[in-house]
Amino acid sequence: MNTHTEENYLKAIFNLSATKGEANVNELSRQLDIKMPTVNSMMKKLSDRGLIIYESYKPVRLTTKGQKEAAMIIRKHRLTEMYLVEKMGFGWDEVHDIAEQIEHVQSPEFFAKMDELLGYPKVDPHGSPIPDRNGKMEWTEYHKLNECKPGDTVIFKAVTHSSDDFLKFLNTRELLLETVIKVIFIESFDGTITVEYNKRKQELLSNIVCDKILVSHKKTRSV
Amino acid sequence: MNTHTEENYLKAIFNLSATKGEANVNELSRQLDIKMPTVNSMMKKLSDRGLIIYESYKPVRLTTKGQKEAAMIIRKHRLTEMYLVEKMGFGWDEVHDIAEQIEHVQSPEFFAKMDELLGYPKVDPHGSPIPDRNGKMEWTEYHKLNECKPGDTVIFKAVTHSSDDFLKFLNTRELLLETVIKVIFIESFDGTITVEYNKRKQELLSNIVCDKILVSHKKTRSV
DNA sequence: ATATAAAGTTAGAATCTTCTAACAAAATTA
DNA sequence: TAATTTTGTTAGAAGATTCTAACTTTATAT
Repeated sequence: MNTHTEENYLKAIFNLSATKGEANVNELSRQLDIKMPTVNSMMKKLSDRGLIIYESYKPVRLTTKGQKEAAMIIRKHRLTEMYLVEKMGFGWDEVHDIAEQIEHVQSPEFFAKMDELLGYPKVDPHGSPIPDRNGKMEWTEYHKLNECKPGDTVIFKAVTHSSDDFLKFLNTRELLLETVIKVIFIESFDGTITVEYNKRKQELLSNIVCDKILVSHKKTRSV
Repeated sequence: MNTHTEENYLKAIFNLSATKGEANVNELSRQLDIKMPTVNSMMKKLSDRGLIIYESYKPVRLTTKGQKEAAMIIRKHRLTEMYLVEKMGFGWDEVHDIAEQIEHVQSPEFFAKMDELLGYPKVDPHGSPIPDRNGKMEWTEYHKLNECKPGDTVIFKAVTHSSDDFLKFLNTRELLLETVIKVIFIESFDGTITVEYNKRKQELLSNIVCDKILVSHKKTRSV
């Protein structure tokens, strides 16, 4: 259906729309590491193909069709990541590049089998939701760690960026999904946050790091 | 290193060399479903890149470098097929097309992991040998079924072609790898062979089918 | 051995994806 | 608001892979 290349553009538009609210040519160019004029002409092509709405000098939006096709690629990517971690024993910081390639495999049976073997997971190893076969996905209401207040006790649920370096950083700090984190103090001038988790008291996390960490507020169990 | 496309050409040359002894432009064109002039120019490119020896009007041969790179692609293909059958529950007639796509994934770790999880297999689900990490592979001396003599008792070890249709045909006849087959009679004018296996007496197999079936002679156990 | 068929080659063009250079619009800052 | 920076666009070209049409060489058959 779509080429490898078109799929990468769709995915990038989808991800940018989800994280920044909109996708413009400049951001796409940076994310895909492709020069702006190239992105520009691809926007025209995708627009002709009915996958995006594109008017000059305006941000790009996915059509319903584009939205659905993008979601299917994301689905294949996240299912693959989950499979690599759960069934093959890779670390959460090792799977992105491999999934980036396998996501383009054309074989509904292959991904259906993964889904089945994994028991129809709802999230990938980074806590991101896996769209269902219809392209629907639910971001349970998570908050960024840098939006919490001192005294909050929260659970680490997902990351919004999954670069190798960032995930390796979290590994070294023993910050895994489901870790219970208590916010101790927030430095007002630079947003550095002091947290406590596991046996670590007084761990410092920069605002940049906390901006990429999604947490849920701990359920206060009513007795 | 090599593009997707180049890998497909290399693999086809490798396979043709193995089955027909040599690879010429016309055969490559048919196998790859790409017109002859296109194949022709790719031969020049691969020759420039030092992967094949190519002189006008002569069959193409892989250089040592080309041989090794082709073997690595075959290795990835066959490891993938084995993984799909052994670890994901696909049938041997379902895995070719998926493996054809996954074989191009660039990630030594991914295939090393498959290899490990499979226990370092020597053959794929069709009985074809899997080249090792150095590109070496051993075809244990098998014979084609249509070269056997009446009275021979042999073991079904591999197929030389693994099209969906052919494998499904074998499935319907209950012809699985390791089946013990006794050659009863060979019709001289068309080479149709009457065989006996499992509970089937008098099963007829055309010469075309028998040409694609590889067998080993049954070990006569000395008491 | 000549004629025909099969296989191989050359030339030229098309499509896809990418680029650089130059220009234009929009946003930001002074 | 005017100047500057950032963002976006147009035009033109290049590399990769593919094609068709026309021609040549090698193999096969009469």
